[in-house]
Amino acid sequence: MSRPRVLNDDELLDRARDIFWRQGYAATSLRDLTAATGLSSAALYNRFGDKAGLFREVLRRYADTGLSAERLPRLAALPDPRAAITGFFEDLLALSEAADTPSGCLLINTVLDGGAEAPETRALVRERLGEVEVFLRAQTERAKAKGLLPARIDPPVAAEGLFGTVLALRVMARLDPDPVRLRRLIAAGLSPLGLSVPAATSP
Amino acid sequence: MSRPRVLNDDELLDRARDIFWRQGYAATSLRDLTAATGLSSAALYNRFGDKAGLFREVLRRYADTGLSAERLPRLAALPDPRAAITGFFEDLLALSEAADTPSGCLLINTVLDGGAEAPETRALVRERLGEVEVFLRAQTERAKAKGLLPARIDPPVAAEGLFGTVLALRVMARLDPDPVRLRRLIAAGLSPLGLSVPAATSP
DNA sequence: CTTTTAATATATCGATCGTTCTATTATGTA
DNA sequence: TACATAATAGAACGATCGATATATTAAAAG
Repeated sequence: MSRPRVLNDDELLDRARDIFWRQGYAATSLRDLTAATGLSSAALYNRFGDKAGLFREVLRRYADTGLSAERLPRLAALPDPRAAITGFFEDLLALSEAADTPSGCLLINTVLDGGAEAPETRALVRERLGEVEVFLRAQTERAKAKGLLPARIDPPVAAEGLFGTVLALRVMARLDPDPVRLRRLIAAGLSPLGLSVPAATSP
Repeated sequence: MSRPRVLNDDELLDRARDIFWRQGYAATSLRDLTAATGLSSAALYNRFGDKAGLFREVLRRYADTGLSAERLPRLAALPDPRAAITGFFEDLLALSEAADTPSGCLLINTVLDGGAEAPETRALVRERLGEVEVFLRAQTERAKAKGLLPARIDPPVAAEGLFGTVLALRVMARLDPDPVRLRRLIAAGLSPLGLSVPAATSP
């Protein structure tokens, strides 16, 4: 019916995502985005309204593909809640060590990014990080109910600690992305629950 | 000898600090800074060279007054290393609940701020956060050597966990600065070491 | 073909960016 | 009282910002 798009939304958003991820919202200019996507600013505005709208779609797709949409339900369906928790942190570790993507987490960067304070943006970030919290809380309570955790463990506190470990990991991935430190952070977060993540498979 | 300054460096940097802290480096304009300080941009440039130079001085003073310069040596001098650790987190909690200052931590915001990636800036942030790491590591090892920690505790992992708790606290202070959650985060971070922070004193 | 439709590029908008030029001001000193 | 010094303000710089008006392009539908 009409002229075809030279770049589909998914690929476009992935390219824009890397720029926002590396530079932050305010430091990313429309020219950076046109250079990364190969599209003109007019084309971007026609499809996403404005810079904030493009960023919102980037965040939405980032959250969908990065964690929540597929990974969390799959892990939550595991019969052993301990495996759900350790599997989540294994996945996070793999993400942190992936070389084809900027370090850290776009959602958490955005929490601390005073340049991206549009209410819709903030709400979206909180909602998506909230899904992670709910997951960790549910698995912790499930494990406790099954008697799979040490008696001294209080699920609300333990779940908060696990979520805190997620936050710490994502900051550390930018501060000092040494795999040894990231694994040590996970060890510190999981060992109070009697859990651990397998050692690195290969150098 | 010459015309006196209408605003000393400390007061000037404190005012600029609040703007950078709230908005991030890239989203803060020179006009924001002239409005906050009451000085002209020419005066700011005469004193700090450029925007990055001003930001560097803001960070330096933030680190000096916020944590390292006075607090860490004082805590490290306590006879009981457990008191040094719990005292540090009590101070952090008080900072997080202070109403006269933006939420979160300017240093950690800057770690994740792609708009403030000047090498000097990054080096300064890492150095100052490194001082916190060194403090936590030293107190953990001192406590372990004195037999004040549970036998299962491995100091390098435990110290990494404590530093991770600091990172998590500072993110949470922006994500959801509920005192209950901040205290729960501290409880999760300290309880594996058999430590805790006193309950809230007054509503 | 022609028409319709939407995605695109070109060119440019006024606003704002960080920065600097020039001149003025207020002090201590001679 | 004049001089030297440095901090300041006012005005403006070119560059870049996010955003847009206009025109062109490529396909499907008739």
